[in-house]
Amino acid sequence: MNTLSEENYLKCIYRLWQDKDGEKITPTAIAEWLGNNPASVVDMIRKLTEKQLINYDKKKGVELTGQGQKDATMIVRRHRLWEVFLLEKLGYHWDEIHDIAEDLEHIKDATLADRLDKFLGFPEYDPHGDPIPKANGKMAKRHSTTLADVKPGTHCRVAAVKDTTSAFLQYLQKLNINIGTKLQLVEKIQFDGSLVISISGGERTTVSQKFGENILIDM
Amino acid sequence: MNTLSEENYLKCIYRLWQDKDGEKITPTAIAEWLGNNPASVVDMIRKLTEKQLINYDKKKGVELTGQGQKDATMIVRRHRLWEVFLLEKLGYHWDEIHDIAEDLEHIKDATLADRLDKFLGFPEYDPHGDPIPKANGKMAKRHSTTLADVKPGTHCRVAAVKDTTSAFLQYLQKLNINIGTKLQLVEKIQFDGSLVISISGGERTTVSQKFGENILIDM
DNA sequence: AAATAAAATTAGTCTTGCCTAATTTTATTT
DNA sequence: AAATAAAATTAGGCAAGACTAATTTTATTT
Repeated sequence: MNTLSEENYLKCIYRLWQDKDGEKITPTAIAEWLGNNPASVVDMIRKLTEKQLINYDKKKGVELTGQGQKDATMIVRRHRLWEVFLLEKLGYHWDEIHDIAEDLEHIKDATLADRLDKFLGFPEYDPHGDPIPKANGKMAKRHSTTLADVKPGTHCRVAAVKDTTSAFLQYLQKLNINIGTKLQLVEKIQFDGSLVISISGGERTTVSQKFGENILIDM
Repeated sequence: MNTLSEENYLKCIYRLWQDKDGEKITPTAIAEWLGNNPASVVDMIRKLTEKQLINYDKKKGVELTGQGQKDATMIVRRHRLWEVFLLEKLGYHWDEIHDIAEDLEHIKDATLADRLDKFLGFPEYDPHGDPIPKANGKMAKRHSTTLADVKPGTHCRVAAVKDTTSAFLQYLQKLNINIGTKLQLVEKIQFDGSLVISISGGERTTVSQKFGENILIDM
């Protein structure tokens, strides 16, 4: 069984692995993501390597082993299931659930996740549009195209959000954007990558490139 | 905000305070309840005293301050609400919920307990028959008469259980005893305090004194 | 290739919360 | 009251997981 801290590292590595496909995962990247000191990360890399949950090679960076992947996937499963619970059953808003799920995900019990899954009706996606791993570890594919990737003129649908901080989610709320909202990318501003978009076929708004990179879309 | 460990001590002190009314709460008693070393308890007593959550006096033993009581009550509230959730919503059995709630109770969020309370329909009692503190800290009175306290011949109803270990709860299950089950105390054996009881008006069974002391009853 | 910058690592420290062993204080017997 | 037992406390340590500061390794410039 893994400690709280170990679980957080595993989840972080899993996250970085999914996000930056191809790029190697360095101690510094982990340190930045977790807000820890690189020296601490090196300690934990040693520990997780001893536990055979990761492999570390200077050339390849950090990689999850089979077991590490399994463990990380189950943490993500728990996190996303709890998010659904908090939103659908307890009436929390979009932007409030992440931090609470961050705590709930660490509660380990042989059948808890599966019972919760059943109770919630086996949801496929969490409230941020991320796929929920099944009990066997399988999950629907993540959306990978961002609003910033498409050509001007493209019509699309918000499938998920990358960033789940409340700052971002509250901003989306203000713009009336949710999972499923229809968007059109009207124009890309050369100068700084800003995007002019039309929300639900209506009003035009300009958003930053960073904004666009955090909206995952279906076409 | 209190740490996990601090919360466990507070809950323990609260528990001992409710249980052994009158008797003072000693470091040794706390150590035994938590399975810790008395030396560790002394450390924590110092810490909680500094945080003004308890007072400690050799004569009076350990006592919760006003704030300490509030904090402890809220931990108990969360624990008992989660127990209801686990049993009613996730379909766990009586004897499986305590340990999981032990983890869930430490999750802190300004509105989580209140939302859960509402979601569950504001239950008055948890699955072990213990009253659930309300948001304002008030709660129904605990049952205090045990099966071992009454005179032979008495008819009563199981109102709650004191011991919540699965060993005890599984034993009750085997005897077909639940909250609400009608019992009659038929006879007390002088020799060792054993109790002859009739369960639901039916079969006679002999149980130990310790058993009787852990069954709280209504008459 | 040498110089510089960045990243990784080592060494040593700190806090929390636990421990054991030794000692002191308090209670209980005789 | 003295002897003994039990409880409380102090002192010193340990592991986890973080930190800072110093050093070494690797990458990037010039």
